[in-house]
Amino acid sequence: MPDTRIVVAMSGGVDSSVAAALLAEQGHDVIGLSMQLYDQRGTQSFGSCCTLDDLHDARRVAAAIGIPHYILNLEQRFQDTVVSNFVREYASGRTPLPCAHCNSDLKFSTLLERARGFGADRVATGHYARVETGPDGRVLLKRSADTGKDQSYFLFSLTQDQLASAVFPVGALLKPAVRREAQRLGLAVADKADSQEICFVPDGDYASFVARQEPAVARTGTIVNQQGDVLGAHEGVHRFTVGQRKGLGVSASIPLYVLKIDVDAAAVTVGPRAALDQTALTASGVNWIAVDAPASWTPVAAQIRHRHRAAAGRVRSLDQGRAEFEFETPQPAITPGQAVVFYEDDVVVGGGWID
RNA sequence: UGGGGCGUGGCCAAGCGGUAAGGCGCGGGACUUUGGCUCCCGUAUUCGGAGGUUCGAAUCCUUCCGCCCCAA
Repeated sequence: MPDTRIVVAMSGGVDSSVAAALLAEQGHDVIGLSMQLYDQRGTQSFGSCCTLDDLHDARRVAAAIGIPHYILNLEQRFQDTVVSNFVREYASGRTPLPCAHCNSDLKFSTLLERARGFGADRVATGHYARVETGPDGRVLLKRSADTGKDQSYFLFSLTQDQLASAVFPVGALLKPAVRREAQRLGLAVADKADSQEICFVPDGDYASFVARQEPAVARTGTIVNQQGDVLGAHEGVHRFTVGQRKGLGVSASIPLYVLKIDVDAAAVTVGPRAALDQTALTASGVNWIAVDAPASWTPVAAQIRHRHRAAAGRVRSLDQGRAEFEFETPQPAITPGQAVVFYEDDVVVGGGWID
């Protein structure tokens, strides 16, 4: 794909900067695009992506490597897709995974549309993942070479069309090598800290953010044990997620974990750690990448959260884009709203949203 | 105002003459492109109050206050 026109989503961080620089160095016709995702007024830099400072960093890098750079105002789109989903999920007693929605709903859909407007049909990002064309012509999504930084989990919902246009220049590199490349290329962001936490919640107080967006969630309720005894009170189900230990506000002789969230009753059930273990799950909105939806039980490993080590089990598809999965060994805190991604070795078989 | 038991940090709770375990909660940090988990550090100069015994008391004695149980 030499001389291909490629749009690079530049966040202002090291990874996407190196991605852009490497593609430019390889002789591609590279165009840098950065997304302005939320109102910048009153927002200070907090070391996450997409702040005003990050946009400036992206612009500086683009200038340094000699590529054009444009900033797209995607505030409304971001609000309508990622943020609204984030709030809705918490209000439903589920735990959102905004990064996955951002990838499929923004970077590889909206951004791809805009890219085509620039005459480019490929979109590159700084994700740690790899794409590869399989023997049957399918585009496969694979884990990155750096297993510790792998982000394929966040990319499970990309369609074949989106994967076909995706380019992940740093996916074959280890993080230290990416930093070295940044040094070699003289990029000003070489030593910039990795981004972390939810990018649109500057102070990390996502509960307050949700409450501002959807005041109705701040409805008080009870914290109960498995027998239904009331142990305490809480100020909204959006403050909890399955598996959570800290912040329950109740004391006991043993650590207590959130087992279940009942929105209608505004009740949060807590119990001992062992009660978190579950063997089966179902998922919705399943996207099959490496195979057609398997009607019969198929052995795969499943990852149920970022940095969870995929565990062995079997999966089969159900109707209406759903699937069910059974682990060989019970796993702790299978959380509604998080993604379950199926792997066969380092190849993403498919994935969906945990019910 | 007859008998018995108990009062240790926000909560639970060890200790029973030698100078305040631990857990929960809470605070901070590490880890991490979600939340959570996990890990590390911190968190009572003081043991219901006041006296006393002792080189030395949360631990023994006296007394006061508070709570609980049994009994009428």
